[in-house]
Amino acid sequence: MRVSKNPEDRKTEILNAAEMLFTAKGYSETTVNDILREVGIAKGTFYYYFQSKEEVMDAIVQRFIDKGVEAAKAIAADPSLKATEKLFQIIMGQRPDADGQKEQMIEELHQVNNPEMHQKSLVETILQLTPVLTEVIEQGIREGVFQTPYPKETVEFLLVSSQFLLDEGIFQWEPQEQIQKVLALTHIIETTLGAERGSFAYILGMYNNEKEGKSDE
Amino acid sequence: MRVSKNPEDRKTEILNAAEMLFTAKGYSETTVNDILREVGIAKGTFYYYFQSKEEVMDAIVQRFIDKGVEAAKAIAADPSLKATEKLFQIIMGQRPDADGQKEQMIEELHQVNNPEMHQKSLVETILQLTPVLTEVIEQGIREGVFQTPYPKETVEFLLVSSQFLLDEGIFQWEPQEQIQKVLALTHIIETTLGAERGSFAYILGMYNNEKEGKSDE
DNA sequence: GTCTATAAGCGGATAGAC
DNA sequence: GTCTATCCGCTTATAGAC
Repeated sequence: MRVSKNPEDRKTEILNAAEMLFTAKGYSETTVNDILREVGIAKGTFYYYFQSKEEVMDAIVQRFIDKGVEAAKAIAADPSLKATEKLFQIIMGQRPDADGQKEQMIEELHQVNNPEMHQKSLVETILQLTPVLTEVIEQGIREGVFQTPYPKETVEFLLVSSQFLLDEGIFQWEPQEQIQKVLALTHIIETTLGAERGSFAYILGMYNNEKEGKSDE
Repeated sequence: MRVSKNPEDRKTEILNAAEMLFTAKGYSETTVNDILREVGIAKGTFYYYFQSKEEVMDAIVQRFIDKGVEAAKAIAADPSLKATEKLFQIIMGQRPDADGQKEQMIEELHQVNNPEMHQKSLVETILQLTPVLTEVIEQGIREGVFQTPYPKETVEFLLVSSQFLLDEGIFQWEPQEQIQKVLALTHIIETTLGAERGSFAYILGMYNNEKEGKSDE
């Protein structure tokens, strides 16, 4: 039986099935045949829509990143937040009151055992987040709380180091080391941006409380 | 005809052949059969020594990193160099008077089209370089030229950002952007380490001269 | 323990018929 | 657009020689 569908729908169908399988079993453990079975199509159809299994992964990553960048843009556009708060929230990937569903997806995708997908996702995120954050820094410079001759490059350096160094899939730090690194990063953010010492200290307190479980329950 | 060899020699033989082929044709374009033909062994022998083609890749990367770390240790141990010089040379991967053969190997390995190998190599390098550089920083602190409450973490931060951000295989920057990033990194090194502004300026001059071709020829 | 030879399985990718 | 058939490369298995 041959069923023709709207190309976009078919593509989305494949992506959804693949995403489910990739997150459940991992990328390399998922075969193209698995995807075919799940969607109910033949191999030729799959390769009509995607050039390779990897291209499917790329599309999923892209879909996923778009959501994260949107969240960051929302934070950046929030007029009630100070530049320091925006910065810290975006860099730490903290979205205090965003809907919780996305967070789960991030968790899952991070744990997918696939260095390649992982790296691509980090790189794309950094590239897309850079202009957003640079704008925040320049806002901070105008407000007089930040000061640096290299706003864009500093953002890139901070993003790269926080995304890669604090990523649990790339480096495996002990919980204690992780805390130490967040402390250090806070200090480094302050110094590289020429912010007043302690600008991020109170935000850091919030971050730690969330991570270590609430003490007031 | 059967030839028995010292296991270590055999292993090295396979690694050498594989490294040559990987750098010549790329990892995925090199088949296990290619390696067998080159070394002159049977398939069973290959899989007797290595569990997979990827394991061969890992071993090559490891061999390669060990050399780089040795070079860094040599720089760190050189009593004629100041802490600032040691730091900059190691972070920029500059070995001014080391034998030039290694540099070529770096180029080649960087171009092998394999993100996973690449990432592993960077992570390993960072992990092994951290203690070496941390010692240099602490030397600098004792000498009074550096000042930071987080020497180790700052080293990690600088290594991660320089290794990943300046890596041509991960981000593809225009030459001009690349230069801008090196300038910014220099500034960031100075501020994060609490060094005097301009401490690295003269070293930076050396770096640029080398990269852009000599003007006095 | 080291090595050869061969065959077969599996998964990604392609060609070409419908 | 969709399918079936097929290829190619990594990997495993087997059986046996030195």
